[in-house]
Order: sequence, then structure tokens, then C-alpha cells
Amino acid sequence: MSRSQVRRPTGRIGFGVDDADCTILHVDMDAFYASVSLRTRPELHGTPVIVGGGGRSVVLSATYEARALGIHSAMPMSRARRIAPQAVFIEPDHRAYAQVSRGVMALFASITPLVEPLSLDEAFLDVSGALRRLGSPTAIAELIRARVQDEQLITCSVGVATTKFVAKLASTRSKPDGLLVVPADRVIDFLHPLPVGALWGVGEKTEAQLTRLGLRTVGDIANTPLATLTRALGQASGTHLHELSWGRDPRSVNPHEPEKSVSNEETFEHDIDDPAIIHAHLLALADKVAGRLRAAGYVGRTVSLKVRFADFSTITRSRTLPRPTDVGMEVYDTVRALYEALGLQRVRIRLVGVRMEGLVEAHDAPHQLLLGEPEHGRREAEVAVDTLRARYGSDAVRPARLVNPDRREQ
DNA sequence: TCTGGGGTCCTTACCCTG
DNA sequence: TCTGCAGGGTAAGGACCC
Repeated sequence: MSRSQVRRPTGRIGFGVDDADCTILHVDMDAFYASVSLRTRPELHGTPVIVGGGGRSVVLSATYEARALGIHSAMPMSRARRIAPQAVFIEPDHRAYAQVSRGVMALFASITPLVEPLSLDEAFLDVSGALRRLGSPTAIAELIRARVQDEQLITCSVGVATTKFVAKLASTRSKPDGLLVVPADRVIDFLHPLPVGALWGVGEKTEAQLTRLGLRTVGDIANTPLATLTRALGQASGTHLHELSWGRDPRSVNPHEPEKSVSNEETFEHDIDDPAIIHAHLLALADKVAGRLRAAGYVGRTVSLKVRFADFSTITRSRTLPRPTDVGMEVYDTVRALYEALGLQRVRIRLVGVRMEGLVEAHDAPHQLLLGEPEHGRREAEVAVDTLRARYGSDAVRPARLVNPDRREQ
């Protein structure tokens, strides 16, 4: 099949024609995971396809044909199977997603150095420095759309505006396979008819609260006194939404946003009440988080434990260390102490998670040996393990207690 | 119906310090 | 010495995003 056969008709929408100041682009892949999965299953184009895992997982992505049947991302897979038994269900292929994402981000980088990735499948671009070389923002957006389709065999949608927030909304409103330009003098016309839920930061709870105030559109928010909004939503959220409702968003495209936290969590296939098995999972998670910190060159100061019980209630507990660390055993010791402090007696647990916060770059962190601490020890051992894993795979070396998952702690 | 995983940001409460 | 207060750090939880 030739590449051109994949191309859909361009869903280009113009909210105006004067794009001179619209140098912020938001590029978002359409149904990313599903589209990537379909590259190797072209016979499924035009059919309902749902990407997700088994067990207690949720829908990661669905084609627009599946969405027409009522499927949406984050829906439990068990429910999706019930609603759309005729759909094709595909296991996620994270390696393929990462590979396509790298290709797309490299394409963005060839357009402008000012690229701020938001996730695997979307990014903001500031193209103000590329106008002389590549033409108007709209021309650049069309170029990106054509190249993504030709090089990656998937479609994307692009919002073009003067601010990040409006560009993001524009790409959403142009989906799938579309382009929407919102010039500065049309921002209010574009924003005010939209439902409040379209605003970034308005989810289910906030929308319900706004509805109680009788506010249904962005225009309603714009015409509500700031004091009313801050009373209902708090100082930060109220002010934020009021600013957005008038199209004011001063944030620039920032390509080097530092990481603030690193976490890993795991939902069990079945709820667990055996402390020894919980400990083993905490060890594996601590090991994983610390490995990611070392790979990224960070150390973290605050260790956080998350526990979700069988009834879905969730608690977190955290402790700030005297000095930052990227050593898995230090993370585990802390997280286990936090777990023990809960004093749980064979309570059924659905999920455990480990998070490191208060990140600083490792070379900026002061390294001071504690009294009695050997100069070489756990960290050196874990760095050696990193080297082995890089060469032989992530499962090549594991903490002894994790080699046999059925083994109980003594 | 039955709810993943990896993040960010905000609010509130509490403690400590000056 | 005691009290009130402001400000910073920490902890916990909630809402939201993709």
C-alpha cells in the first residue's frame, strides 16, 4: 500500500485568515496508540479498534469508529468489551509508541528548537524563528501535518494561535486530521461559546461546581466577577480560569522544563493482603524509581508511598530525607517504614506506588557521608547493576528477594 | 460499571522559628 | 516569659491532564 493511500482528506478549518502573530502551534496526534497499532494492521482502518491491556486495565486509545460506539479512553476495558464486543481489541505496544514519538519530536526539532513536549503524542512549538525560512504559521502547520503523515503514517491535528492555551483548544476542536487557526482578534469569538469543560483545568468536579453557579460557557465565566470565582474555586483556580476565559495566557514555550517527581505504581491483578508480597512489590517499585532517577541524573529528597485499598480509597504518606538520594535500597527502607507505620493488619490492597519528589540534579546535590557510612556501598552496587541491565536487559539483574516472586520474606 | 499509570499543581493543616 | 503573628517547610489529599 502506498503511503498516499493512508492520507485522509484534509480537515482544514479556518477561524480567520490573519495568522501573522499566531506563532504558537499545538500539535496533537489523532488517537495516537490506536493509529500506531494500525500501521501494522492496515486492514483494520475504518473499523472500531480499542487499545488496552487485560485484567483491571482501562482503554488507552480507540479509533474514531470505536468512539462512535461510546468508547473513550480511561474507560475500564471490561466495560469496553461489554459495550463494543464487535470491536478489535489490541494489546498496547509501548516500544512502537516510543519509536514513533521520537520520530515526530525529531521532526518538530527540525522546524524549531523551541519545542515543549507534553506527552508522547503532543507538543507546543514556537515557530516565530522559522517564519522567514518556512513561511507563515499556517504553512508550517500544513508542512508538519504532511510530514507526520508521510514519515509516520499517522495523522495529527494542529492548533495555531497567539497563546499556548488557545492553540491547545484549537487543535482539540479541529480533530481529527484538522487544522484550526485562531487569530488574536478572533480569540474571544472562538472562546466564549465553548462549554466550561473545554477550559484547561476544568474537570468533572469543577464543571459541576460551575454549573451550580449557573455558568455553562466560557463567556459566562468571563462575565462573572473574579471575587465570585475565587470564593467558589479558591484563589489560584478562580484567577486562572478568569484569565483563560479572556484568552490571557502568558506562558511561553519552554523546551527545558525540569522534572519535579518520578513515580511508579502497580495495580494488582487481585487484591493482596499478604505483607510479605506487598514488601516485595515495594522493593521492586523503589528499585525502578531509583533506577530512573539515576538514568535521568536526578536525586530526590522526599519519598512518598501510595496505597489504594480494595474499596478504592487511597492514602499517601511521605517522608523527607536528611539528604537527597537515588539509591534504591534507601528509597525502599523509607517506603517500607512508611508502610509499617500504617499498622495495617491483613487489609486487602489494590495498588501500591512509590514516588520521589524534591528532585535536584545529581551533580548539584551536596554529597555528604553520614556518620559511619562506608564511602563505597549501595549506590556503587546499583550503578553496576544499571550497566548490566543496559547491556543484558532490564530483567538481567534483580534484587534477590524478587528473583522468585512466590518467595515469602523471612 | 468499576475505575491504569505517570505526572503537575493547589489547598489545607500543622509545626517550627523569629 | 508569654502571646500573637507571619512565613517557611512539610505532610496529606484532591483535582486535573494525557
